[in-house]
Amino acid sequence: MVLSIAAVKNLELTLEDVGKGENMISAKSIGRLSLYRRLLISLKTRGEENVHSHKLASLGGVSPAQVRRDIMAVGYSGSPARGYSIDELVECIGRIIDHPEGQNVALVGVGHLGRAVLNYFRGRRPKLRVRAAFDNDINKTNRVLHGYRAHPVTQLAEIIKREKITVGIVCVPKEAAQDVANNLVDAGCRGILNFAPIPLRVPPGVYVEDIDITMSLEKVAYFARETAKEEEKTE
Amino acid sequence: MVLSIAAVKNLELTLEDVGKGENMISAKSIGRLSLYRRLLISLKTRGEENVHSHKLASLGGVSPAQVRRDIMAVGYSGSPARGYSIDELVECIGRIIDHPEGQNVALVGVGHLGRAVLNYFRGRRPKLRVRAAFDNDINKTNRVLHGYRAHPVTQLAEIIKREKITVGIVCVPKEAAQDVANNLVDAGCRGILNFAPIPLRVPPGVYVEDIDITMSLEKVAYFARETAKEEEKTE
DNA sequence: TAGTTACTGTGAATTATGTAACGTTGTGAA
DNA sequence: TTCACAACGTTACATAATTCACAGTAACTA
Repeated sequence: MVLSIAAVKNLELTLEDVGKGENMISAKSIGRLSLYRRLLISLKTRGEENVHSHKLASLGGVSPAQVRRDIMAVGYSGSPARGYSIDELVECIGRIIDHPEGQNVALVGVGHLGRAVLNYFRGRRPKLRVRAAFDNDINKTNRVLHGYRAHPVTQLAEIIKREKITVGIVCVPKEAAQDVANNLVDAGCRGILNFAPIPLRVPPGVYVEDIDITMSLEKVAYFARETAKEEEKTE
Repeated sequence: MVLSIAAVKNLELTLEDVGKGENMISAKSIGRLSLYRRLLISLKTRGEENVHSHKLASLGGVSPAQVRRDIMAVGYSGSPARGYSIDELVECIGRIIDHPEGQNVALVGVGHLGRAVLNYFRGRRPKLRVRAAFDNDINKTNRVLHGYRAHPVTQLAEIIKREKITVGIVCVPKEAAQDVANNLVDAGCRGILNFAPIPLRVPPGVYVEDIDITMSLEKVAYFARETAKEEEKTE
């Protein structure tokens, strides 16, 4: 009897865990954790050892309660007196958002945007290694750009498979974006960061994050006006 | 009697409208409306005249219900039989997210990223005019880049005021970002699109949209792994 | 003209997300 | 040693966002 109850309980737990995907952390939390880590590293270089939730919150532009909740999600606990140990927290966040052996990344489209992105990752983020860059412009390929050699896109599938690349960055014009995405997915990519201003169609199991600059600027323009209006009213 | 009821009704409406900021549309909706408009224009060039919510939804990667809701927010109504008139819908969306006289935009930091952003806006979006570009690198200033002349940042305040610029794009390294933001706000900008990987501190009434490439890539890497895990389980 | 169909518009239900509140805990001071 | 305090961890609550579901409607058919 007791055993059977225990069995049922176990089953329930298992179902919950598997069905809902472990204790899956939301995309928003993952984004904030990435932000916290950067802030923490920056604090560390300034000689800080510990940090409180409200300090991290103010640096990150979020509420202290949210910081505590996000940190709860990674399973780390601070001390009420000293707050969080920066080293330990960075370590814990890394254990969640980094792959232990690191992940390999490919970038397609070495125009201005592609080069800017390559610059962003020079040296930083040791767990995310840009292993290949591609372009279809003969003038840009087989040259070394920003420390990375650019290959012709015809070699994309081959190199992605050989280098075990699982993440792709799409910096090509919108006309070419869907084709590139298809090739990336076929070759084995499971995540795509898309800068092209069209939504990509990908099979289930592939995660796409869109960075839509036009959309963002229109949003800014809209709220630049709207919040200005609000201000006027309250004056 | 009848008059007084009417008066009360009017008062209520006014209170509701002013107090909650018109019928303020959420940032997410504004973003999607901007997306819809682009999709609609693209459909139009392919000769389409009308479109249904499910078509727009599938192109935009959202649900049909959400499309209808967003469109409801702009106050446009389609026909059950023909769907939405593309021309009319584009017109209505524009009436919400565009300023009638257009808005002027400044871009600070003419590195690879800045040039990529300038390219994005070559010719498009007639209501968002890039009127000035700035850089602190002597080699880049007083030259014409991508059709825009780059000024030294020392002239930022003066030009922003003269050109009545209300939106700024920050494409400078993170060390300089907060300074640039301060200058933009002081000179009159009410909205900032920030590519620097740190949160900007701005006074209330200024809207900031962050585009954090590092964060986005870490998110993609995380979910590339997690969704892959999920797939394995269900196999 | 009546019936059928497929879509819209929208209130209600549901789900995500963020905030507030509060008991708990470790530290330093008296 | 005990008290007061400040910040954490967690739960309960509130708000925002999304989906559901269905009434209403315009066209098309016969």
